Amino acid sequence: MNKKSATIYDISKKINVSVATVSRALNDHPRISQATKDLVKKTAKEMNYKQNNLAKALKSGETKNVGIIVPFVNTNFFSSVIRGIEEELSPHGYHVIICQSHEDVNIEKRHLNTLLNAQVDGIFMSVSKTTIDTEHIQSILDTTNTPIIFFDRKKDIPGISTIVIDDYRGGYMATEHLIKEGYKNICHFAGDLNLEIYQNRLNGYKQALIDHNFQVKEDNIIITGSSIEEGIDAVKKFWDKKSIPDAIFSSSDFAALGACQELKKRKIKIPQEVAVIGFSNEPFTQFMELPMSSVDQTPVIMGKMAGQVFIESVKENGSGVSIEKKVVLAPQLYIRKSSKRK
Amino acid sequence: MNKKSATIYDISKKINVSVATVSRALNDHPRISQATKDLVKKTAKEMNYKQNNLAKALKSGETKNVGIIVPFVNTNFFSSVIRGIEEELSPHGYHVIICQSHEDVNIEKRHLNTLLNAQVDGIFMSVSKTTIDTEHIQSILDTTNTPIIFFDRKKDIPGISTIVIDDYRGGYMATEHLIKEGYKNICHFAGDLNLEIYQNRLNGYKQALIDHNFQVKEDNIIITGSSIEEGIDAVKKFWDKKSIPDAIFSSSDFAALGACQELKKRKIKIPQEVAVIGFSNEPFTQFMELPMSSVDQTPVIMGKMAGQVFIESVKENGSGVSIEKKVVLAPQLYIRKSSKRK
DNA sequence: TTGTACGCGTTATCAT
DNA sequence: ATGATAACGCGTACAA
Repeated sequence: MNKKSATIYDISKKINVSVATVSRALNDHPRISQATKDLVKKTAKEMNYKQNNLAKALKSGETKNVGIIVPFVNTNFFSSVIRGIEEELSPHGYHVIICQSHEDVNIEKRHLNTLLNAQVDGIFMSVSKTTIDTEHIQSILDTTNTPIIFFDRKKDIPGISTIVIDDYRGGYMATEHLIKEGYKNICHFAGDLNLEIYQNRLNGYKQALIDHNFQVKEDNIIITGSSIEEGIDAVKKFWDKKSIPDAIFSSSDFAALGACQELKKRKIKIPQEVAVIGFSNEPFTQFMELPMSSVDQTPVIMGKMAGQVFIESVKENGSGVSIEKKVVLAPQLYIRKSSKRK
Repeated sequence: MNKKSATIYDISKKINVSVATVSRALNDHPRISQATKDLVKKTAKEMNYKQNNLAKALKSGETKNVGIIVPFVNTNFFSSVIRGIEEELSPHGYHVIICQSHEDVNIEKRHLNTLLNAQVDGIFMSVSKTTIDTEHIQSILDTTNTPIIFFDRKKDIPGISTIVIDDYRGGYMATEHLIKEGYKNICHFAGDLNLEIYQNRLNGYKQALIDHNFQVKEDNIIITGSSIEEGIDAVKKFWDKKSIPDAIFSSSDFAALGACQELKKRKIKIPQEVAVIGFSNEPFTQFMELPMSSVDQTPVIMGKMAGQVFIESVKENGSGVSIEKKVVLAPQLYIRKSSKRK
């Protein structure tokens, strides 16, 4: 049995028409008689013909593949965004290639290159924490026509469409909620400030304080990563310094979880003595010993929007210049027991 | 500015050598003088030449792409397996395409076809719950050379390598653990028995009972899905029928979670009155009000093993016939408070 | 309505 | 050591 699949040549020989006719019949070209179309399609099915997308791509320049670069795929946030992108693009015939940067800008660069070599039609990405310079991205814009779309973790580069949530607003909402619950001394676990998202959450936090006539105390802001351990450490630092807050707004659910664990260990009551609210609405937050408040980033919707923006940009590419789109989604505040004192 | 990248033709014209020479120089062919190699490589760099993988793939028949089909990507288990596969294959120059079947065999079929059209070098998959017939998979084996690798949710098809955990053993371990903790009337939330994994977990449960001189009571086995709601319903059914168990071994963490919620609502104490143990070791299990015991499937390792098996099968493809590999990983029992009475 | 012939960018097989 | 050219499979402009 020959496992090489049939080509249009094989079909053309079998029924004595030219390859051109076969090709056109298969693509429902208007100027082909219904009779030959039927015959071609029937024999194509019989011979188990499968179109070779490679050859087609080589000719057309479109691979119908897109790439996605994220730090890691097995997080709730990124895998959900990927789900959204896949579901939006799959009906349009696109395949989705995923790459992991491991938060390393050099790996990110390498993936960017290999994706371009693979001729993807577009690249979706959330930059790594170590991505400071953006020349490697800028140069792609300058030397190729491959559109790049940032989601969540963006950089300000003209010509690149972005899909983000309003992190500023998320930070503002969370903080304002704590204020309205009567908390007076709200601290903030800020994330890596190299990333805009964490800058924005911090700024939202600050502005909410200001708008409600609270002082912004720099001592109340601590930089943490997104791990349980760093949340534990942050609590230790605050409580050992005796600059004790009565509420924590963490830019990360995991750090917030660590905080809850350390507070419990110290017999500090949540939410009576200290409120905790996180960010991302990780699945575990609702199942915790004390369900934790959090800000949802609607990641699946973010992915779908990213997909839509890409599809639009591909369509309007008759005009030559593609228009830069900026989509900002609304964050959703989920209030649970960890921050309700009233 | 011309955004079309240079080809080997452009290079050959510029330095007056043939394309063949350029190609060979670029590929470090032994019979090309060092001088020309240097010249070619230098001008290639100058002209910002990028190899067109499409053309190469068309010629060689290898795309260096693999496909993965899973029900959904945004679950901890599947995204972790994907992570493992990506990390294993990326160093070998492969790109990973992800597809979601949404538990629908028809969508699964469609993806299988589009992946083949895209000429992927291999397909990793976990079959959907609605995959009963396997002709569509068998026919790929018969008509193509594209290797298929099952992980976790497999079907018995000769010639297909599989990577699974020992679900039987997982079920056995969980049940035996409950017995040793002194529970006497252990019920089981079985999953969709169309899938082998759930069959095996059930069988492991049964055998553990038998080996410890317990009766296997069919009334103690209930089929549930993998959702919180179905776990709640299952508890309702058991407790309303007055056939009250003192332990639950659930084949799903989410159903187990639902059970915990419903038991709490009914003021039934875990683990004193009823023990609960789940399956999958979802992240949330350790952060629950009462940390829940569970069986870990080591998904990242599963993905890495799947990647390795693929790489091996590609390498040994000089022999023509590829050998079917069956990898069985050991499940890991995580004992937490929800099942410790002693 | 259908056929001929070329090009997409590479690699490989002959030659030389 | 290098060059000319065929092939990979497809779509399409140009002919007929």
